[in-house]
Amino acid sequence: MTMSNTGGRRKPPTIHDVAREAGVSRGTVSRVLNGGHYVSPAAAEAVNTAIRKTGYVVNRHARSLITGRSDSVGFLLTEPQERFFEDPNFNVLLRGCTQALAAHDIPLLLMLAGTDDERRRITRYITAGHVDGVLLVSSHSGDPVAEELRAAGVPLVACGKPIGLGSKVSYVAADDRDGARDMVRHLLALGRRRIGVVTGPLDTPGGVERLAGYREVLSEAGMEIDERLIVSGDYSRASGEAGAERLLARAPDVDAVFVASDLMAQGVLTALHRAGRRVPDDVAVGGFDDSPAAVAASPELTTIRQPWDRISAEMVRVLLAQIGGEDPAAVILPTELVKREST
Amino acid sequence: MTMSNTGGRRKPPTIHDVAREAGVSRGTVSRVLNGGHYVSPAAAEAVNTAIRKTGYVVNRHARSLITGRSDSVGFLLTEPQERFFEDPNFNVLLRGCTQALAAHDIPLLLMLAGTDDERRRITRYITAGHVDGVLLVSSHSGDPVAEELRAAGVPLVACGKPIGLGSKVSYVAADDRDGARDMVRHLLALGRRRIGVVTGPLDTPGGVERLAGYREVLSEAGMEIDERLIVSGDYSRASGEAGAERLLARAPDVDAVFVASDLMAQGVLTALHRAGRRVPDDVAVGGFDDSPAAVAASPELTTIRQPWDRISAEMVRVLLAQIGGEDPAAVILPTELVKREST
DNA sequence: CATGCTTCTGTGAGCGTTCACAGTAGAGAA
DNA sequence: TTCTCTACTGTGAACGCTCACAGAAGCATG
Repeated sequence: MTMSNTGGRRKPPTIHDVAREAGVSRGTVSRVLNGGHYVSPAAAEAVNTAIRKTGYVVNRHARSLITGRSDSVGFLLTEPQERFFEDPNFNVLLRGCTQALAAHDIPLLLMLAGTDDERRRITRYITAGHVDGVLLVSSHSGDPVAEELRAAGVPLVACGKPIGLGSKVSYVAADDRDGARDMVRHLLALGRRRIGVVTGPLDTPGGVERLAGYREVLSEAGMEIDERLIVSGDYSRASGEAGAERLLARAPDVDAVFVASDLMAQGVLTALHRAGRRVPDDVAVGGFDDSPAAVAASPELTTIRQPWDRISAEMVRVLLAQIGGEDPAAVILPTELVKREST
Repeated sequence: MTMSNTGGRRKPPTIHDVAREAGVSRGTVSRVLNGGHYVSPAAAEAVNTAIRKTGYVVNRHARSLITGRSDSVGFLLTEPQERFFEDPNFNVLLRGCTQALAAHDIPLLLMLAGTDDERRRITRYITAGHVDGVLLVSSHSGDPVAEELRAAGVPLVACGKPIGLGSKVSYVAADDRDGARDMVRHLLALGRRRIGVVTGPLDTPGGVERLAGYREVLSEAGMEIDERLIVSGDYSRASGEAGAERLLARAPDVDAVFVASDLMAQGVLTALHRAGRRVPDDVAVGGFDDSPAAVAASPELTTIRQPWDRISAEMVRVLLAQIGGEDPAAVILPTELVKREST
């Protein structure tokens, strides 16, 4: 009966088959496929029914060969991969980008640049024009891949403000500084006056900005900044724990801690618990990221949510615009304070 | 100075440029590119230096146009996406597949079939031959996308035993039954005799197999199976909690619980704690998956680790073999018992 | 009636590669 | 020498599409 369903794949219909079926020329079919300008309604109709009837799908390879576009974009992760792949926000980002691109019928190629070998291969792949643009996840300062892509003129949109790439590269980021400001203001509003901070790594824009927000709000409140209340971490849980211990040793009267990531905040909670401080009664704790760690913690963490769904949508929007010839752009999106038990 | 670095992308060199540079014909360059058979060492050498000198990278579109292959594969997720995207094992799988493919210079296209619209688009994209094969993640029984792809003769490898797809589709899975057997044997070895089980959904192979392993071991030990000790869940944390409560009500003398997922096991721990049972003193608890939930739990969960890194590698291996013309194959990989505090 | 303009349509060329085929050169055998 | 065989090389055609161009048809304007 249905021989078509058994065994190998059949040769798909070409634009030629559609043209014959519709009684028009290749050119007309092509025009219908690409926007339908300069096509009579009758011809367009005939072509569309022929497309449905034959089950025609454009051969992207043939199209790309002549247009020079690939109609696909790469999602490049040059971050040490373990860290980001375990971050649920990364999942949201990846999923969001894939879906936003799918709406434009653009496939997403996942590229992981872990080893130097992979880095080389991917760079060559991209610069050879096999993708039209790249969505970049990399907080690596002075990332050689990113630099090379930028130099080659590949449309590029980074997630988060990239370091050392000049102003020529687009990026989409959450407003770290403003998020930090919100949190510190929140702690002040609760009546806390000895507010400590466990920063992120200060060689990343995120780390710097979040600390800057902390300083700004305290200054604006007319408070003098006590450098003993500032300790730095590296976003890891362990560094949060160590940071809190240093903080307690240096300033035992601390009554609130703004922690630059939820994971570190978990460590801070552990250290505070061990030191016999009650949260939030003795010390209020604010995190950053609104990761699952925030709700898994006890008490559940008050934190700053980054709009990851909007970030992915904006990254795709900016990238497509740039592929379309527009200039690089920076987009900063607002964060949101999520109040829970820890403050 | 370096005009090449400013502005747009330059036109990349073609096989023609390489041929001219090397003083040979297109055909010879092509032969070097594809295995180098029937090429004199001198010519091969000349071509290779010309490739390096010109920075030539093959134009995959042109190649695909004539070979009919795309030299790319799709990673298709038809699962309700939230669930899998939050599963860290999914990350390991996705990363593993990407890297295994990268070793063969094959890009991975991420495809998420959430809505019906996406489903249609993706099906058409794949059956049109835009990917050579598909890595499928779907526990959805009777998945229409998978069925359509199978019918169209698209090489397909599923992660986990697929339901209702006949025997014609390859899959790679962990040995659920054997994993369950290991865990129950472990509980028996600890001297437990009233071993309950919270199963996974029994319309999935995983759920069925894990329960089967439980039954087998108890039967082999000459014990009679008490159906009151068997309650079913749906892998969610909440269902674990509810399951444990039912178990305690029906068989208060239970001294161990084998739970078919770590997430459910967390729920079980919560319920046991609330009921005043100590773990593992009063009741030993064994999970399944070795997800981060296992170490996040207190006490840390004894669990069954699925070899996700090997699963991804095998999926890619089987898919490439199938693309190469081999018959579909099923691969079952062994699991590993990870002992922690809960038993 | 010619002229121009707009809207529409068909045609040939070409994108960069692989593949089949025809050919060349050199070695060894008759 | 001549033939055959092997190892290698070059060439034209094709893959399926888009693009530029030429031309046709319709309509208003001079």
